[in-house]
Amino acid sequence: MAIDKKHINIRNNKEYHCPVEATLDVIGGKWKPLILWQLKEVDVIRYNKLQQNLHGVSPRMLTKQLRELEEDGLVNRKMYPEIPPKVEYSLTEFGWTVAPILEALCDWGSEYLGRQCTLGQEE
Amino acid sequence: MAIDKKHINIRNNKEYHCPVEATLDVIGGKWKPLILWQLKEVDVIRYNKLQQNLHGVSPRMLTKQLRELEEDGLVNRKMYPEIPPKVEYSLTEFGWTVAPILEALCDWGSEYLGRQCTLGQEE
DNA sequence: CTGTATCCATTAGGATACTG
DNA sequence: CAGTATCCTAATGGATACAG
Repeated sequence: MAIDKKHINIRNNKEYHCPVEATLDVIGGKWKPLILWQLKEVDVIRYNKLQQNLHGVSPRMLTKQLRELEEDGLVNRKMYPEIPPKVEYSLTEFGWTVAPILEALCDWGSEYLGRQCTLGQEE
Repeated sequence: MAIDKKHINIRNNKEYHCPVEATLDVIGGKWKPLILWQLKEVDVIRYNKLQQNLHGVSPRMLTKQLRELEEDGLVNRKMYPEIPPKVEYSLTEFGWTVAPILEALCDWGSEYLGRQCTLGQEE
C-alpha cells in the first residue's frame, strides 16, 4: 500500500517512491551539499567568497544551484542595493534542518577518508 | 595549514579539499544512495530485484554504479556459477559504515517531505 | 538471469567573456 | 561584485537487442 503514496516536490513536481530519493532531489547535485556545508559553517557568506571556497565551481553552476536551493526554501538571499553590489547567502530556518545530514557526510568523510572537518575554519 | 592536506580517492585519484566532498565522490551519484539504502534494508538482493526496486534504472546505469561501489569497497558481489546465473549484492563491512548517512537522508526526507521509510518493506 | 553493446536524446557541467 | 550569455564537452538516461 505504502508504495502507492507519492510525494510531490515543490520545485519540479516530481514523484518520489522513497524518502531518500526525495532528499536527494533537494540537496543532491554536485555542489549543493558543499554549498550548504559552507553556509552552515560560516552562517553568512557573500557570493564571491562562496565561489572561492568551492574552489572551481563556475559562476553559472553556483548561481543555478543557489537559485534552486532558494526555491526549495533552504537558502536565503539578501541583496544590498549598493554599487558595487553585495549579496549575502545564509541558511533559512528550514535550511538548518539539513544540518544532521551534512554532519553525517562530514563525519564519514573525515573518519573513513582520512581528513578533518576544517572547511570554513582555515586560517 | 589544514587546507593543504589532501586526500586521494582509491578509485579516481581525485583530490579533496573537504571531507564532505570526499564523501560525495564515493556515495554521490544519482543512484548510489538509493542502491545503498536498498542493500541496507534487505541485506542481500539480486540484480533483478534491485533493478525493479529502483523503479526505472536502466541496466547500464545500475551496473555502472554497482561496479563503482564495488571498487570503493562498499558493496560485495557474490556470483553463483549456475545456469541461469545468480548474483547477490550486499553491503561490505565498510559499506555498513555509511548507514548513518543513509538514515539521515531518510529521516529528513520522511520528516520534511512527508513520506515514511517503506522502501524494501512493501508487501 | 545478469548483464553488455549500441544508438540516440537530454541534461549536467566547465570555460570564458562580458554586463549593470 | 554578482552575476549572465554563450558555447562546448561529458555525463546521464531510455530503448532496445543480444550474449553467456
